[in-house]
Amino acid sequence: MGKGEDTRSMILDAALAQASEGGFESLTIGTLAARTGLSKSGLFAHFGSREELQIAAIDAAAARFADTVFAPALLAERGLPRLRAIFAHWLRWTDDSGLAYGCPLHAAAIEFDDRPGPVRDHLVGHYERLQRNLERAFALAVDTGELPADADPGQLAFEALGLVFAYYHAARLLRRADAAERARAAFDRLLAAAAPAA
Amino acid sequence: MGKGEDTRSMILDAALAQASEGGFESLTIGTLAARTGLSKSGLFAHFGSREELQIAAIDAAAARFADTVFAPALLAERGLPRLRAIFAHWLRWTDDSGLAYGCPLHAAAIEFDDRPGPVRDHLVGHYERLQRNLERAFALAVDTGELPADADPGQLAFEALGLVFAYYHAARLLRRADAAERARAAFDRLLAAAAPAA
DNA sequence: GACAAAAAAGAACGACCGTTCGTAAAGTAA
DNA sequence: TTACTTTACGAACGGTCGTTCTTTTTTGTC
Repeated sequence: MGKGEDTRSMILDAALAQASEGGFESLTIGTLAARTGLSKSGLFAHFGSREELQIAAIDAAAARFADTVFAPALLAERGLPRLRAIFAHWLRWTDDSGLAYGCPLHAAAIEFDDRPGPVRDHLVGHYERLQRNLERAFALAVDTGELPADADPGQLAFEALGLVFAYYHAARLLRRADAAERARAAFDRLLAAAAPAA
Repeated sequence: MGKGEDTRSMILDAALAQASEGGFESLTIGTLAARTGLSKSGLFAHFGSREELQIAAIDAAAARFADTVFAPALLAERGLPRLRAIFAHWLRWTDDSGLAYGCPLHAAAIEFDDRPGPVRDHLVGHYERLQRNLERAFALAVDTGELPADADPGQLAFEALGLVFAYYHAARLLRRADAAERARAAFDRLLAAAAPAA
């Protein structure tokens, strides 16, 4: 029931592609209308305001991220295998989810980090959830004994996030072919340094 | 001679403040005219196009970054002391240079990473220079023997850059008070892990 | 103080922005 | 088919965008 739902998710697909390509600021009603073939007013009616469109786009991106990065990693055994799976999926998540360019959530995070409002709130919610999930994955590696009891999951999650950002930077802005390799090496080193003194 | 030069640099000061607060996309002629008290056309005449204004703003930000982060670090002895000085200045560079919000260059890097043109070229130039300078600082620590001969300056610079990005993220978006502490701890760990096996 | 050059202002342009409203088309259920 | 709701369109709005002109004001020099 309701073909409006279908149209809405079709619009959000286009919105993520647009945000990936041109940043969140490029997510305008007119651009998106042209991209979807809808009229401006027809598209507008699905959201009621640009802000609600932005919020819906962030929620859609966050859901797709969870499905692409974290969900499949649950198939790997808890501990280091799962951590490596998360990281590996993360580096390829935009490609795997059909986004040809950068991560929409990363773009939004920089554009809205000093702009209070519901858009920023949703974004913060996503990244806090992400941080918690990542910390939990590290904590499980402590449980399995693969990481020592005094390892700090919060600190490790902080550093792992930094590696992803460094990868985005090297891959997208600098176009360096060795970006993924550098990131993987760094993640391995991070895990090795956190492991018991053998 | 020429008060145009003074006005121009006054405009660029305002441009950096604006880009820090609202991102590079918020660097419009109208906003900047209101901020400086000039008329739109009067301001416009100093640059000839918005693109040239953006380029001038990036160059100004890059120059200020070099003066704030790298220049004073040359006073520290080469090797680890200088590396620590660079990193410490880096975490506070926007505050130290009078920018109340985020790093304009970081904002521009995300907004232009998939938008070819002269603006992106200038940005890439800055970040490649930054990468080289950082690598050189690590290489000097190899020369002094504080880091082993098989340490990889390129890899270390990659990871250090990631720590700064993680700091920006935690401090600006998540508003976490321990962001700087986390970054410093990670940098210490990075240097310690790279140091000779004692 | 006169005069040329530089700097700033003012008005207008076409384009796009988000948004509103009235209307037409498409879908759904009886 | 009828009646009703959902969905989409088209036109228009006030506003801002970058940019182009012309005119006025300010600056620096003899």
